[in-house]
Amino acid sequence: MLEDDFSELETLRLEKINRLREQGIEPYPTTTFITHTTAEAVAAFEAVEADADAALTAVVLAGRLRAIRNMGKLSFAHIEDRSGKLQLLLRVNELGQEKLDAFVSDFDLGDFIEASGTMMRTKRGEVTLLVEDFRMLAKALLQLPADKDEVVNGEVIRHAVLTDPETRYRQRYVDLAVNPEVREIFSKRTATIRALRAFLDERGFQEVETPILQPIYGGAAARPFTTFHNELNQELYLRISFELYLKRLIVGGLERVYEIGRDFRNEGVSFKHNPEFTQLEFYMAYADYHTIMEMTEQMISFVAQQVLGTQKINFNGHEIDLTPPWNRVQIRQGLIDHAGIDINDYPNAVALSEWLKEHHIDHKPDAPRGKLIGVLMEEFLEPILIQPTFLYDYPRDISPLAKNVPGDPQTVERFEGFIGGVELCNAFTELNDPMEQEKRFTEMGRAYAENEEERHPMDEDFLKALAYGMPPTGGFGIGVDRLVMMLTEQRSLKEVILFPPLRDTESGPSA
RNA sequence: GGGCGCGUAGCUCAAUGGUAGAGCAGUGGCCUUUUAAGCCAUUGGUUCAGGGUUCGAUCCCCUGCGCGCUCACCA
Repeated sequence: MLEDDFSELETLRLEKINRLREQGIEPYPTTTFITHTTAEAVAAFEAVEADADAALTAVVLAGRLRAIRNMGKLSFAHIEDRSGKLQLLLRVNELGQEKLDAFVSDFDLGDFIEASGTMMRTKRGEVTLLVEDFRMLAKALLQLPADKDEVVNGEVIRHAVLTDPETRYRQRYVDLAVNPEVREIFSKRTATIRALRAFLDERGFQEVETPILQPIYGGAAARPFTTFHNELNQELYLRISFELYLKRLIVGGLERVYEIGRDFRNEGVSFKHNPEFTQLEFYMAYADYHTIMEMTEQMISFVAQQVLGTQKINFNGHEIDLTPPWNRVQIRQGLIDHAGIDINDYPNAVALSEWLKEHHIDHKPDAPRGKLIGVLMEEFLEPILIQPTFLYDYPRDISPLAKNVPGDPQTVERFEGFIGGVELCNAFTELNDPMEQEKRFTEMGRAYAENEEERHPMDEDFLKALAYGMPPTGGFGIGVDRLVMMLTEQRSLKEVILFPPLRDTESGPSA
């Protein structure tokens, strides 16, 4: 029972509700009569303010009470709605003593109020609603964390905000209610996804939806979440990527498709990893990875312009310029330049591992060649991945779905985009040779044979689809949460996910 | 999963081996132009939980729970 946990304060507010009901006032009415948002009311007033003959601006507003200053025969208050804050002035002159007393005694911070009256400007110059009547819209039982704004030289100083991360994540509704900058982050998140869609729609891409529950997971190397469908009597997996389904659609002739949705990976959590995350993948027939690289830098700079109005961001302590063209670094050349090693001289894992050992670089000695190259990249290329950079031409053995670089059997046409040292996206020229694809699946199966969970399961139907013929295709995937994290200059994915995963507690999932 | 750190009032934070305090919000009062309103008074605590040491633990020790940072993992 909600009531069991009530403190003195909540009990007091419950009594106010009962008192309202006794007076025949419904504390949770159904209908409102709003005519303007607070911002619209201010704009409407300012438009006619200079004109002395203009009629008074009469409005009905609604919002949450965020500040109350009672001063005997009058009260000031601030209400907040989606468009901003507005001051209310309640005076005995307009309301009468009884009505004003009702406001003082029954209304608390956090309550939703409807107020009608005319717009005016106070002696201090603030546009204000002179209230002629008001009504309870919804009574708050629990008190929001106290937060006050002080304006000093035009700068808003926040006092006593809610900062405890656990409370902010578990009770995001409170976080959102009291921290406008948090609302701003999620507004930018929405704008980001809107801009991504606009960019792709403009270029003739078709947005699609593919299964989240899959009998075979694929398209990435991650451990899946497993579930069970009772009626089908079958184990199913939550998808770890969209890739294999979207490429089936390319086979089907859709030519340009994309999907924005949730992927699920049963792995660790960090500032840049979350077990469920939003992914955008697109596939474009008759494109290769160079085309996709150009599209990527165009897309991200377009999104930044739409969302932020600029191409410059500050992420991870770095000033970053997203303006195309981005740096392009071929992995082999990058390692020659920065590590002094030509990986083509080390055609197998054993040789590479020897080199790493000689240079005292920590690694798993039995890792496949591609992973050891990954170790080299982390060790030597990290510093050049601050400004937007494409690393390209990846080892084949860690890229089972990408097409070979012509004439180089160890390397595939794949790139990853990095910003601020964090991997943002992954793309390649898609492997469309069904026989070669089957071989790759088999190789992956062997490479990970000792680790059943990491095995790349064979998707026979996907091979069948390729066998019907898939045009040359470029494919692309981006972690949307990471993109939002960069654009909003946050340090953790949790700050851009409305309800980040937290351990369950006794009092329930989010309390 | 490993390491480090944190957990005190609704929020933000103090303090102490002798059972806890401030600001904000809350409650009562004064106040007709305030905006962190002001002034006076005042309520509010299982100091995360359990155990140990001690005459006495919120503080020291152990265990658990939760959160943060970090390492590993996540091609």
